[in-house]
Amino acid sequence: MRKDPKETKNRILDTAESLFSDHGFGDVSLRRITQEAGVNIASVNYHFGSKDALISEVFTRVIAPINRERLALLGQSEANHGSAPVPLEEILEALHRPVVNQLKQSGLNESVYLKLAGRCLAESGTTFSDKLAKLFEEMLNRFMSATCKSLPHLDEADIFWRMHFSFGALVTALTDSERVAVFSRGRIQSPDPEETLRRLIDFTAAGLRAESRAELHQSKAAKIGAA
Amino acid sequence: MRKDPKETKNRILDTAESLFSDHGFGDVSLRRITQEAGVNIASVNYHFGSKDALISEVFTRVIAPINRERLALLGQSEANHGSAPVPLEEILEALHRPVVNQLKQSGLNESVYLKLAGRCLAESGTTFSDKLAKLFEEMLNRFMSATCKSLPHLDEADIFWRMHFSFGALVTALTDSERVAVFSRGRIQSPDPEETLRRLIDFTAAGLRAESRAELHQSKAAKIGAA
DNA sequence: GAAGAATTCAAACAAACGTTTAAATCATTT
DNA sequence: AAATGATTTAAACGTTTGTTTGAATTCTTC
Repeated sequence: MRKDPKETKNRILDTAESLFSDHGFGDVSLRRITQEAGVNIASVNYHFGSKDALISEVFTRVIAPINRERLALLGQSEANHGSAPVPLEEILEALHRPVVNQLKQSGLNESVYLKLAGRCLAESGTTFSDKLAKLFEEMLNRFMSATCKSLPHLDEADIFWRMHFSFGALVTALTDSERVAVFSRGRIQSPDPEETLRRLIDFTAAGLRAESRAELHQSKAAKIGAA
Repeated sequence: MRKDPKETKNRILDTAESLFSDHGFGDVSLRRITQEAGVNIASVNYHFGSKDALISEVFTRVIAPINRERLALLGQSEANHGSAPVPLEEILEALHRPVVNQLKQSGLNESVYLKLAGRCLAESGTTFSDKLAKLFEEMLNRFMSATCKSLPHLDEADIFWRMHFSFGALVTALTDSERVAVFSRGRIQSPDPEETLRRLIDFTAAGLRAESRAELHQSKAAKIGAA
């Protein structure tokens, strides 16, 4: 019944991506994937070797292009600005936009891709696979340096934390897109990725730019007392 | 071998909480829980009825007190300010601090509790159990209204989105506390919950207060100064 | 201390899991 | 058309899963 070479392999990948997107990596069985894809269960181990290898392949196919484009965009921005710091919004654009761009390139359903990417990014800390870990490490180092240069009045610790929160906001925006409907009591249904991106950049830029706690002495933040 | 009544039930709960905290709800088997707790496997179904009921109980015991205290703190702040809007930082304190407060009350290991709470909050959208859904709905409505009142120059859509991002930053700060170590290349190891809370409030407050995109067109570099 | 309820226990249950096997089928090359 | 290698297939593998059973044990009450 085979028509196209690699047809089976791609059907497995597509179905797996769709199911992983909705239920996570651990809670989807090979039997469900293969049944939904209309292929024999043994073909997973034939084409991928194991379930873990399939997950790893899905994971890599999603993450690698995102992180590659992140580095490319940041490098481009840095080149454009010579030795001057890259404006913060441009750094965040380089950090967040690749998710939307790779969505378009993936050909996948919008909600499927975004939730899948969110899950992958969320578990990127725990499930790094050699080269992916390298990609993440290089990406984080580069973005951290660029941000430090762009916000020289903040100490490194401030920036570490705020990039952490920014990353979290991105992941949540991707994985829990339904929650914005809950928050808005149904007034916002299926958000446009471009709007999400714009709002995310605005939010994280403001958060990163916040005055450090030392400068803030307007209200009763007098927890220090010594200085 | 029974000493104290409810001893077995509590040991199951404690061990389950600890394991769920590290591996999520789906990836921990009853056999592992009962073995680690030193009790017979049948006691789970005897005391709780099923694995799902056990998960539900853990879930409720973590979330319910947090949301209850959130509502209490916000109500207290609203009472203190009469008909005037509650300052944003106070709203965010009411939203975020209960996690830290309930950590202290839980008696659990710090990292265990925070990661567990993060997992529960993250899955709160999907796994709501009747009364928990009510608690969430009331909580979200109240915080949304208070924030709208406190930031009257923003439209509701802005606030929906920014509260969404703030919630995501909280969840990530709880679940991926190791990532801040990655971000900082090991310079920050095990963050103090109070420091995390303070930084989270500062970050989300700035993000919520950000100028709306319409205003950003005119004033772009007018953010410095502060002396 | 005996009676009765509550709890623990070892053992087994059916179902689902990832994986493997060997024969059958397909596509391609000779 | 025969042969070869690649792929698909049905069936079974051994584990592990959540759950149930009925007898043994412990605790409470009289």
